[in-house]
Amino acid sequence: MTGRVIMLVDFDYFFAQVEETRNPSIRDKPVVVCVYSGRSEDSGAVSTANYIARKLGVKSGMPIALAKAKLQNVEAVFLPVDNVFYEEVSERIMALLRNSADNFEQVGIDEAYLEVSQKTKGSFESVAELAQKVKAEVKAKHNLTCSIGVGPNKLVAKIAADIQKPDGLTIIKPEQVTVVLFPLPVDRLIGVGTKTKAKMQALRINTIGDLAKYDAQRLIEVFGKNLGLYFHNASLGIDDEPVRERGEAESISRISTLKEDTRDLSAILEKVDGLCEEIHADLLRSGHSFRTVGISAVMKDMSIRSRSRSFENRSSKLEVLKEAVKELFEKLLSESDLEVRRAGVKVSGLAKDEKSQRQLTSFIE
DNA sequence: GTATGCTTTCGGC
DNA sequence: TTACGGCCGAAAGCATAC
Repeated sequence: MTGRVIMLVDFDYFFAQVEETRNPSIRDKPVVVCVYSGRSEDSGAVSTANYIARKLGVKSGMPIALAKAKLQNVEAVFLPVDNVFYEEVSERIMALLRNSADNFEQVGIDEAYLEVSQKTKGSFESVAELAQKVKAEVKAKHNLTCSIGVGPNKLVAKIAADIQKPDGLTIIKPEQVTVVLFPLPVDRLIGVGTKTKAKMQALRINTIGDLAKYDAQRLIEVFGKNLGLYFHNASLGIDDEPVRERGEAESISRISTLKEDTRDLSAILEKVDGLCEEIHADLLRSGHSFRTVGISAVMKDMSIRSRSRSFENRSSKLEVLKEAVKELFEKLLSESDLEVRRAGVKVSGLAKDEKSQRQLTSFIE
């Protein structure tokens, strides 16, 4: 029994690259793909930018006006996001990638894990060739570059893919795993966020190597059995998570920027009722009901608040959703005295409702 | 002491 | 000088159960 061979394929600066492919004449300029909020000419944020723009200081999440300031001396291209189109392109590329894998797992719109243990007969010697073939195919059929990381599991493949991009290929053989991982900062591991990083720093754990040589029993005492064990294994590049197709999303949410900052409940509801209707339409389409309703608000000072409630009995009714959303915004307003800038709605705890459950069951039978 | 489940916040893309 | 989206899952924090 040989080990697994896993690739992580990550499309480079995806939205902006798709725009370059759609209109090659912009390729040699900074390209900035933006979400315009509609509040004023340039209000909104940068979704992603090509590497020419990045080199000039443009970053994801940055205000559009700031990106324009950084590019004021060059001929740059600013485009609105076209999610429907990116979704279509993504679906076609994912279908192509699926063909090159024994097992396949899409992660978000621009990433996928390909288990290629059988295709490569478990050999890291032949995987470079296969990875090059995947890159060439994506390039030939979709005129898009991607970066690929290869390792003996998902954890290592993910870290590998980040090492060289864009248009990169990084292969970490099983015997190289610890040498490559140990010098990296601990927060490169999934599961280590700001708080955990700080907690680890207090224990003098800064790199993955520090984590690996830390006593496993002590880790369990500090972080609990589950997390402690996970951190210990992850530091050694050990990960048994299978590569498998993901189910449907666990939550559906919509958020929108208000015309102006306000604390007026009816003005907020006017906007969020529409969001509820969109979410409800999605639920009908997918045949899901929800158990939890949540709202979120970005306040005048850009701080974020959220409230949520779960129901004993699940529902897929629009009125239930709207009523809960109203109640939650009342609560949020009563607990803060800032004006609201953006307002959002989320449903989670999703499950197929009975009707489509029966249809699904009879379909399987 | 650890697991579990819920709510809220964080962070990547 | 300032400037500020939308969506998702992960992380964190807390209460309660075991």
